[in-house]
Amino acid sequence: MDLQLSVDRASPVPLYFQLSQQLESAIERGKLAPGSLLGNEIELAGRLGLSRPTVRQAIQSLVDKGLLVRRRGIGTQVVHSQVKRPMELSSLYDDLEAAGQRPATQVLRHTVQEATAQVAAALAVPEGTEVRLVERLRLAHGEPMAHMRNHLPVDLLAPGEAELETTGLYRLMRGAGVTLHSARQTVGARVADAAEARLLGEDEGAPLLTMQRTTYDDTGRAVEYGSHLYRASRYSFDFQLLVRP
Amino acid sequence: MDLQLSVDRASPVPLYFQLSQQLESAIERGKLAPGSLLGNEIELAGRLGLSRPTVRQAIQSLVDKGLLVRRRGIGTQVVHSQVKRPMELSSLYDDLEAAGQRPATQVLRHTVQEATAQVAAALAVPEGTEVRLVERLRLAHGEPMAHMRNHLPVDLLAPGEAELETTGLYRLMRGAGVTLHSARQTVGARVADAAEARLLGEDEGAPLLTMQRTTYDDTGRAVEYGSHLYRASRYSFDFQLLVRP
DNA sequence: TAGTGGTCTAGACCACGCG
DNA sequence: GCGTGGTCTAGACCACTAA
Repeated sequence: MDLQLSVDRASPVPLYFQLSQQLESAIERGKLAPGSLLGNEIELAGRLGLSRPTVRQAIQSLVDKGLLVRRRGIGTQVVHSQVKRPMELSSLYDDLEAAGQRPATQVLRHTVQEATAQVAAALAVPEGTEVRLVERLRLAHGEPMAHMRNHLPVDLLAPGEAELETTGLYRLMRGAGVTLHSARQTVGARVADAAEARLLGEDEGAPLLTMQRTTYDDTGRAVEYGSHLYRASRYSFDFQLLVRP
Repeated sequence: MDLQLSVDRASPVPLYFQLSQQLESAIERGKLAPGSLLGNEIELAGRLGLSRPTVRQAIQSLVDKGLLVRRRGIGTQVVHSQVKRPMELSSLYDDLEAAGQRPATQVLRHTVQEATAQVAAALAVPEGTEVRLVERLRLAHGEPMAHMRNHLPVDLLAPGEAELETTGLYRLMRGAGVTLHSARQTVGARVADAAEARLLGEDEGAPLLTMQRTTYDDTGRAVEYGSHLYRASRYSFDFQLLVRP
């Protein structure tokens, strides 16, 4: 286990973070084989000139990510299974882009209107409050993938159509200084009616995945309510879960 | 903020855990209002006779759960939005039971057979290896909810039919000393064929939610591959996400 | 018994947000 | 400037596991 670990005390990057990044990259590159022991914390601390709590903090962050497992009396091991990524709060646009699908977006509607009861409840605003409505069609390789209807508070964001066609909604929010914190989602299924089928290029009766999602910022304010339809023939939700210890 | 916090040093429960539990229950009961500040860590430590790192550990665990937010220069606040629970690796049986649905299970098949290519790949065993197959129908209020097909290594578990009808698979695994660690899931949708419709009490062409899941223990071994069908008219996946900071 | 991680202490200095 | 959380140290004792 001759890993070349080192920390730079002149760097503004926290020491524990430098160490966890080096360990993570070593695991990803296979320098640290699955199942291999990491060596005990005290020795590691001494070798790097760090205190044990700092080393523990680095290791703990990787345990939280699911890359390492600690066992009392045994040691710290690299997990065997390939942990990919937990389900992220990413936009479909970013997902598709990351998958090299060259996404495109058509803005079908972009208006301000009064919140219906359902939308008002989801955003926790009074019924009738003005909310922004963005309705988009997401395409990949020129084929429709999803129909997305998003409601958001009017004062949060005022995106131009051009931005909406080239950037995911979450990225726009982050750019506007919104710190996303959590989201509540419901995933279900139903069959397409005639209008939905026409819009998505499916036949009537084709299976669709439905998702409703309310997203909150770190103050607990609801910043977005989305109600989306995905073509089940073209899309599925794929994600990793970590068991809470 | 006159919270009655106290720790018992004679208890075997770790001090940070005692504190985090008390804070969590105070938040749940509304004793700590959303948005309220928690008071600074040093003062809190002094009041409880704990060191600051111990108090930080307690607070950090609640930040990780999404119940608190820390801001430098501001303080630690209770999050406004109601964080329920992140998606857990729970069995449908436990989910239904928790929801007071009085679930029941019919074991349709319980055999050992040679792994097909798909199952072998999911469990990371050679094709043709013997694996246990459990096929069950899950009911709630006497109505079919889901059809579940699970494959697991033969040496992992040898459940009796009675156990399978009264206990979720994950609970059986935990009882057998298996430490679940992570799972990889795919959720999609399709329409029911004639046989599926008959089994689930739906019409042909009814929408179904599909889920494939591979579960790993903490050594990285695949301990279960499941391929499940849910009636979309009766079931949807409902869960909470936390944004990774 | 020896070695590991789990917990805990009593300090220290720094970076950031606000008035 | 002041108070907050963010990071870090150099120890200590305990609980669990394996040989």
